[in-house]
Amino acid sequence: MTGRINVSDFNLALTLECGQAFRWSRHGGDGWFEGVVGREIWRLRQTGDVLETEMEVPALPKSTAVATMHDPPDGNARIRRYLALNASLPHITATFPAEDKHLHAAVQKHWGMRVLRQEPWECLASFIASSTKQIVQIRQIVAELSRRFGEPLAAFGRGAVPRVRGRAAAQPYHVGGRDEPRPYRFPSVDVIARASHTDLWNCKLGFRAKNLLAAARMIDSGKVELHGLPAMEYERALEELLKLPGVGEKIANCTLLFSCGFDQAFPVDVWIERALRRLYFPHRKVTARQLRDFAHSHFGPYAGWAQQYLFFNERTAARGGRNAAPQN
DNA sequence: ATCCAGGTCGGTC
DNA sequence: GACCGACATGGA
Repeated sequence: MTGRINVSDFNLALTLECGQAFRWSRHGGDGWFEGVVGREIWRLRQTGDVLETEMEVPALPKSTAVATMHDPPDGNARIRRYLALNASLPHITATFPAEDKHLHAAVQKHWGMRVLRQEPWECLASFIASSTKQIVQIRQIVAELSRRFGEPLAAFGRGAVPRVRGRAAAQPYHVGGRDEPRPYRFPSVDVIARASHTDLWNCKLGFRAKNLLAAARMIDSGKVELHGLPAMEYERALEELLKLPGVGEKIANCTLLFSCGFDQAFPVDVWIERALRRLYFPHRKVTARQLRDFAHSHFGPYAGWAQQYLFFNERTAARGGRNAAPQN
């Protein structure tokens, strides 16, 4: 399934590589990105204001009649929703405080970056795995979890030569090797809930393994209901996520922002804390709590978007490179 | 080698 | 409340 989407005020590479999702990679070298969303493999390429799309959608077995309840929206609609293309970036940035030149500089510098709408469980699990890990390691953990526990996606069957746009791929995957990387679905809640602590540990989770396992069990047993979160009030949804072991305010807010549509959620990690202290409280002593209160009152209803611009800005600045993309 | 990473938790004072 | 160390692992 292929398609084209007209886009504006959008930068695909920035959006996929600014640190909010961990399963996208450049594919080939001709501008294509490939990722797994749900049980589908998506390939995306932006040329100016046109977004080219390719989706590999596995056919559902006839026996599973679950999907007949309602037809899923068409492919491009799912992509638009995932990439938040229906939101107006000029409208969003216009809600930022006009006098905040630090923020507006970051917005201008990284114009087109959008906050994704990911699947809640994958997002939550990824950020449970993220604590005191570099982004490159989070990607490794998520890949390993998917490889060990996730359903293999059929498009690149065992032994099949993967193809890139109709021709044989040079080496996007290590075909033939025993550990041939190929797309796997991110493992579902019940699979993780039934996994052994040791098997999770072996995915390089370290001390995070017990948290992921316990969180999956709580969700699987219905003690926490992820699908209900988007319909809740923000404070209530936050409270719900904080019930999960290993989930504090930072991880909870990442989940609410990146997967539940709470544009005001403002995750405070070491990078954003550095940025806030440097830009808004130079040479002043402020607690982490004060920083959080400031963020929620200062940035407005799209504070989470502001956070993502400041976060990425801080990371790229730290690399000392003008356009240097973060490598970790 | 040493420091630090998209943190959280349970102890202290 | 604020502060602190433990918790594992590996990249830079």
